[in-house]
Amino acid sequence: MKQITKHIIKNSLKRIFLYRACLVRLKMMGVEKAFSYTLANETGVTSDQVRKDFSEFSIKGNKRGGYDINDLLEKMENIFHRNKYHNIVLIGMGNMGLALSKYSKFVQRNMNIVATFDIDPFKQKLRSDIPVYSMGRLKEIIDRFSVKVAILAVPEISAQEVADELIRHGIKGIVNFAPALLKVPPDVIINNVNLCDELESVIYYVHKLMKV
Amino acid sequence: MKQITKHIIKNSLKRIFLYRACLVRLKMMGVEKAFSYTLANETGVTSDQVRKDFSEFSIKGNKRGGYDINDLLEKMENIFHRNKYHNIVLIGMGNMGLALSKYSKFVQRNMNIVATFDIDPFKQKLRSDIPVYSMGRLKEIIDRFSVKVAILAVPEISAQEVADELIRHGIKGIVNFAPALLKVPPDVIINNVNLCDELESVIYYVHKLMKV
DNA sequence: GAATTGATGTGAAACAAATCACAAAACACA
DNA sequence: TGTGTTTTGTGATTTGTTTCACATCAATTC
Repeated sequence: MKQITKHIIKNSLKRIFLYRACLVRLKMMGVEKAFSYTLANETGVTSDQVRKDFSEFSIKGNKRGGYDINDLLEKMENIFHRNKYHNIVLIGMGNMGLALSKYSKFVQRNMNIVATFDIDPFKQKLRSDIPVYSMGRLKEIIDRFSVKVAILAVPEISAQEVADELIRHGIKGIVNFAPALLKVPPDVIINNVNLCDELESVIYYVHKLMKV
Repeated sequence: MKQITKHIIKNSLKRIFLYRACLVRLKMMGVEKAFSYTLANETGVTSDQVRKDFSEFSIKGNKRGGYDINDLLEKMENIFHRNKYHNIVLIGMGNMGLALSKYSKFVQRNMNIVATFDIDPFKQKLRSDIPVYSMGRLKEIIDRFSVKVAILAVPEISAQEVADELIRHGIKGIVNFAPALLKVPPDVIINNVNLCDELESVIYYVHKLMKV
């Protein structure tokens, strides 16, 4: 039933996001067409890989003509549901939560943090442009804004408890910043972001590279 | 020479970090021995995988006796250089940089942000317990504290420029929070953390799961 | 102290991901 | 219209990762 589901995000999906960012840049520069090797050069992969990745997501270009950037971006917006707004809740207004609540890139990509939550009543007024509610109002807000995805930035100790509550109220995906492995039903997507591990990984590879 | 090097952190390394976190928890609970399936259950993988991962990093246990937790943690500390202190610099004291500078888990793991930097002179006093310097003092600090790893939390537009400067002063590893692909020499480790992509990935998988 | 049990460690097998190689399509131009 | 060129899209191959299967060892029991 409840289990540790490490829904590892596929590398091909991450690469697709890179391609898109690159296409957006090219478009801003007035470019209209891109080839697989254009994207490959810009993102540090091979052109084969670009095409294979597109193939995986059924994205098609024009033989010889490459890819029409506008067309491609539109297809991607559909595939990644970017044409709709996505309402997000953020739980935990500590340092990290506060920073995330102010992170403007989310809004630029149609992902709106509609409300934040914290158990500390002091933080409930003070900290942000986005309303900060007590946990008691979680269900009400999730229902009102049809929220399906949450950002979890609470301390490790309460992460599981809060995740359970979120899932009980209908949340189906969580980006988890707490260094805890959440036990969740198999139909809930978890994406763990562990900042210590990210930093420590770099330290490890730096040492390794310096030794050789 | 300079190129986009996406040093993707290996999944096996990430799992090793999970095992270690799990071992630390077990130790705190007074447990002294662990088996491959203990770690497997706690981290949501198979016991085969635990053993294979250990094998990759030449970590050995005792046949039949499983793993002595103290012994195992000590071995890991050596492998991951946790017995030493690691001095880190953080560039960019915006929302995210500020939050990272206050993130106490880094210190708990012997990773010390010795100084932070920002171009904005206003931020140079105000924001943190850790000193905030102007970019001009970067080289001095890097040299004084033998810093090899940096956290980059500057806006996308200046990410490449700052990265170049860091590398010029001897930085060998960067955790990059800017949504930009950095072009660096092949002996520099880059770990990109893209918060938008992390969130968007979850949205994608949630939609996919709800459709099926 | 031999037999049994329970765990590790690692080659072999199965699976997944990336690269290669080339047929098919579209355009250019004679 | 036909020939040459360029680029896509995708089977085939290679490479990498995970799972399987079992030999090996250490502890326990008879």
